[in-house]
Amino acid sequence: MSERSLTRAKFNVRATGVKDRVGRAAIELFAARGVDGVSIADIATAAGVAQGALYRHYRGKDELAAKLFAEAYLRTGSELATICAAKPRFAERIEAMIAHFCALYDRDAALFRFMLIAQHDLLPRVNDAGPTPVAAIEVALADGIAAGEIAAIAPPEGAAVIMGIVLQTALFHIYGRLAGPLLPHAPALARAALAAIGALTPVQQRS
Amino acid sequence: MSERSLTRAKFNVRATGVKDRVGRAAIELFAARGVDGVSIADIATAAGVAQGALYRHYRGKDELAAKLFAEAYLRTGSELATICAAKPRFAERIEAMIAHFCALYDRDAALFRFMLIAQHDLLPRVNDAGPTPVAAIEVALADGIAAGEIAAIAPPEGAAVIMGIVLQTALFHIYGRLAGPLLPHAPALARAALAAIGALTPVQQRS
Amino acid sequence: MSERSLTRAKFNVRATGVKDRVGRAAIELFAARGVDGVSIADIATAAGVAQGALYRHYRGKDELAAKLFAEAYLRTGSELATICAAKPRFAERIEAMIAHFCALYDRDAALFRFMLIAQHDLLPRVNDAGPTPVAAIEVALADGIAAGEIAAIAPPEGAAVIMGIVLQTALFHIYGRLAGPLLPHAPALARAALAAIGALTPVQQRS
Amino acid sequence: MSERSLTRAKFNVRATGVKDRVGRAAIELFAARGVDGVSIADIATAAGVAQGALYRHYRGKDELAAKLFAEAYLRTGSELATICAAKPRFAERIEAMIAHFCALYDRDAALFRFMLIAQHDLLPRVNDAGPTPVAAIEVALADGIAAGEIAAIAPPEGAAVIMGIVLQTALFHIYGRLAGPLLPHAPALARAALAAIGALTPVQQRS
DNA sequence: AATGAATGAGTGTTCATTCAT
DNA sequence: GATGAATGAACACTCATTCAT
Repeated sequence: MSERSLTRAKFNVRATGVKDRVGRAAIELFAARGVDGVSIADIATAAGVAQGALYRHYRGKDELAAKLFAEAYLRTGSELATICAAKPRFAERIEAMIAHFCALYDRDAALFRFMLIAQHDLLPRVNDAGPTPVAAIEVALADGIAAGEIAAIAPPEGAAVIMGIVLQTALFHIYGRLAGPLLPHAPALARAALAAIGALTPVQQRS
Repeated sequence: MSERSLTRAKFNVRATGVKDRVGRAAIELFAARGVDGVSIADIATAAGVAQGALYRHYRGKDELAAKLFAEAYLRTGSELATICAAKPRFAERIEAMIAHFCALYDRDAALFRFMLIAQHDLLPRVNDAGPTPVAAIEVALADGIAAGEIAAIAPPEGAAVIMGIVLQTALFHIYGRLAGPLLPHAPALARAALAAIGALTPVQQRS
Repeated sequence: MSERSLTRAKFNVRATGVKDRVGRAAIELFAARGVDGVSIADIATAAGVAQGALYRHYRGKDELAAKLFAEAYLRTGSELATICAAKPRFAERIEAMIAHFCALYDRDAALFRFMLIAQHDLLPRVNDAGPTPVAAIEVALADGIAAGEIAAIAPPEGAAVIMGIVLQTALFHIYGRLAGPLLPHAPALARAALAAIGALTPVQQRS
Repeated sequence: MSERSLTRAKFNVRATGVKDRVGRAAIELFAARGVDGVSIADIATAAGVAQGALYRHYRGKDELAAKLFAEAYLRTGSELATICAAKPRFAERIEAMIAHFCALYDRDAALFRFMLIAQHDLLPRVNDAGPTPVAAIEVALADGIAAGEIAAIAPPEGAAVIMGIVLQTALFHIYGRLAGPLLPHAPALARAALAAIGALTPVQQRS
């Protein structure tokens, strides 16, 4: 630890690394109390930064929340797409994606919770053409259908079922209905998801 | 006769049913913009009453939101419990409960959306011992296990899977990814839920 | 003095007559320190009112300043027009208008000063078609020209000369270069204005 | 060689003449939006320097505005005094001073506008003993009176009339009521001013 | 019981100024 | 000298709540 760092810690001199610290503090507070339940003052205090410093990095609270959400959401979507690309078969892809969701939750529950509770406000503002998690799952479904691995269900319905199984499980964990890490549940959730997909009604063929 | 009374008499402006009108207006506004995105002034205007009138019926905005949520949430739980009581077998119960969810969504999407987006704030304040939807599903699962109709899975995990399938589908409808009424999807969702339940890992028996 | 008024004065109960008190306090503060030099808190304190009360009567600080300015400016214009209508001849009209300006200044120097210093910001926002003081003077000039009482000068140039003589005199009074009431100077200023008008260059006739 | 120096060398970004560029940018912005409507960041950006650099040359925003105003105001006063010194007779002096005002306006309308709109705030802070424009005009009047060229009017009253005629004409030009350069109006304005001075009431003689 | 103006604490944001580099 | 991020005290404005009528 350098002398300067020591000094900084002790005497509260000017803050550095503001953007990261603000972003992290914001995610944790947003996750705990919702975007509207957190003030800029709260975030600045938690980040150890003056309120004004925040505005050099974000145009305002709205942009802060929107950027943090979009970043996490699209990063997750990209990771899922990468995972899909690494697996040739539908079942493996679903297993891997669900395991990824569970690992993500275990690694950073605050970020996960932030995404879950903020989606109602912030999802409409994410560029729909980007690599969203929903898109990754729908692509996997479409590929599986095309490859004849699964019946010709409607991708959005299938994606809803898969995401619902995973996200509601995470939500139950957040609400304290489930305990322990989520990753061990991943295989069972994947089996459940695949079984559920298999039970959906195929769409009418045009023949 | 005061001028105000004259005005009221002339235009026949009645302020009866205030509580209902306030509650309904609040649900619709909360569903559209979130609890924090709606002011008391907004609600009063939409309900056609003065701001002060609201406080005759609710202690404040928090209580308004909490009561509306608890009422809708517990009513739904009660309805699910009633439905379960009317069906002897597990599969029928799940089918009926899922159909009920879909019908509820079709009948009052605003109320459904309000419950979905407000749960993060308001669920912790609902009396856990009441007839919640989660409890109804967990009871159905426990009964099914006891009756030997399904494997001995952990009820919370099963409930998460069932609710996830239904609620995420509703959410996709809200986000515009799905169109048309939800009730026609109920049979497929029920099949998916039952298949998913069947694929979960049974817990270790105590023997 | 009623009992209620006494109570109000003593115990600082809820304020009434908010709009008038806010408007008056704002004019005096704006006159003394400029619109930007006065905060809403200053105005509310001076008016003996809570800050929030102001917003029930004005949309915001901008509208407060703009409305106060437009009201005073257009009222002055109306009064000048009325004065003109009451006098048949040009010289009398100018004398009466200048006397009116002086009397206005003597009666309410704060309002006058507010108009003088706020015009740079707020004049562009006044409806140009309204009864402005400039319009009243230009009409008097046009009438005088039409009646052959004065040479055919350009009305805006004539108006600038007349207003300049009066307003700069008022400004000197504000700055402390002149003392005592302004009204006694009115006859001399009117003679000066008429002489100045007579010395301006007539515009080219179209013939 | 630091990265910054390299950058500067590469793009030949020089920060010389900072004070002048800041002063000029400030005058133009102040003229357009008022002193309070312009931020240090605005000025720095317009001047092409960093915010901090400004504080090497001025103690702060207040001093910047005050110095720019005093400099322009007193320079104008000096020029008027010089002009007076070059003319032996009162009428010529007034003609020359008014022509000078008009030329100044035509040459640098932003500076003129800055002086007009900032005077309410900044004039009280100018050293009254300095060579102000008002002083120059009052000296000319006093000289004219002493030489018997004009009646014994009160110099402040006369100065108000002369300055009012010129400055209000300039103001009308700023507001768009007059067009084209001001200098061609100078002879007419001078005649108007002299005529107005001649019409004012002489003060009582002490005899 | 209902009204709606007044309250005042709290919000997001701006900006003159400071200071480590 | 110059830089530009950080500071922190304003600021205008919002809104849940109160209360005289």
